[in-house]
Amino acid sequence: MSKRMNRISRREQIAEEALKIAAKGISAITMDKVSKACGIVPSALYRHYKNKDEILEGLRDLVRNKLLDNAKMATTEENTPLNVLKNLAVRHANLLYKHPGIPRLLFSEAALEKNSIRRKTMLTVMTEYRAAAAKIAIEGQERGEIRKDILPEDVVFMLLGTVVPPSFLFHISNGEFDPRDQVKRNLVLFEEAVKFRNEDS
Amino acid sequence: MSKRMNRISRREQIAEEALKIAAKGISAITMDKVSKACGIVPSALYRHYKNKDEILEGLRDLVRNKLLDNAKMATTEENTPLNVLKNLAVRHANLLYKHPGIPRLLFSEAALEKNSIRRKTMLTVMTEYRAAAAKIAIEGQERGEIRKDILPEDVVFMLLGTVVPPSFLFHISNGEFDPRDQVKRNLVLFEEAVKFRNEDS
DNA sequence: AGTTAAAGTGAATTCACTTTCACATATCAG
DNA sequence: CTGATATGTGAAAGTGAATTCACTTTAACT
Repeated sequence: MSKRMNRISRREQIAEEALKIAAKGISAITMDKVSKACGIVPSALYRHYKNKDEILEGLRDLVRNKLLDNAKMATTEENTPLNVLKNLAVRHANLLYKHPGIPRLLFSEAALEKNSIRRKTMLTVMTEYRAAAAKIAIEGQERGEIRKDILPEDVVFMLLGTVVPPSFLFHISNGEFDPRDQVKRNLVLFEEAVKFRNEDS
Repeated sequence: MSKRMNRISRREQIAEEALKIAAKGISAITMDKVSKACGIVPSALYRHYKNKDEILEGLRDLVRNKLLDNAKMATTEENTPLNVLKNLAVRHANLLYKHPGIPRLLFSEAALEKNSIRRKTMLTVMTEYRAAAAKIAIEGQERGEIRKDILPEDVVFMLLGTVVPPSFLFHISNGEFDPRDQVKRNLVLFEEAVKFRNEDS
């Protein structure tokens, strides 16, 4: 173990370890636990972040990047808008499955309440995400793949509706309920509901 | 102010105040704040609950009762299964809107992680809730009101899908986004998706 | 009026964290 | 090699919150 970690920067490592710990609740993220996970001593964290608040900000940035990376992967991987949307949902579910800390962070008081700056940033992330998905929905409508008599935002909400409740159950069941199958089944209904049919205007 | 509160018991009052405070995050629930909200001193809380953990249990019971009351109201208020389900969703959204502390509690580490007993109770509440809704869905299928080619559980997940994402956005927007209209619009799509049509088997 | 139990008070204690600081060591540049 | 900079260490101080306890007040009942 070299003291200069360069595979990924220690700064990044700290955020990653914090995300892992977040699976057990945001309040489980203590300087002690994070430092131990990184193999250093608590006070050493202050060489990389000004204070705990900034670590939580790093965590939030990490999550945002994971969400955005996900969206990019989905768009490059599929060719039709409807498939992109479905792929996005599946990826989203997998992400939440892999990182149970994410919903904890989203709902966490610690990350949201203290100052409104951070709360707004979080909201911005979600808003951007929804806007990006809406854009894909619009494209689907233009291509005649998706019904034109629904608002694109409603399509997005319905898409989220396929992912969020199973993921939610996954969380409160503490991993016993596997959300991924349910999401796939929900997506069948989603596709059926938003796909363009001749009867529609 | 009489010292013997008898409108509702002090015990109940404590849980209610805790629920209000939970809107600002579960970790905002401190003995100090709860006691002040009740007009008493922190140590006085120990006359009614053994410790803070038990207050959180009281909070959980309060939420469970509110959820179950809700379900009962929905069933008595409507006559057809599909309408019961839609009513349930609307009520659910209103409940989450009125008590922002509820989702906080559901996702909270404090209430979930410490001992598995409480976590399991929470899960039980949700499971019962889903089972009750599934029963209604089955009845709808038997009456020919709801498609028979979908699993009742999938109908329930879709119903939850109409409620949860808008409520989620309501939370992270800290009240700026009003979820109730969106839920109603989602329910239109929900009805369309699960309603029995002649084409179905 | 007096006894009793329930409910409330304020101070003291404890505990788990966060944060600071003086000192040590590793890595890199010239 | 040498100094400079980044990183790590351990102890100590500071902080907020839960909990305990001895004491007081209130309400209820006889």
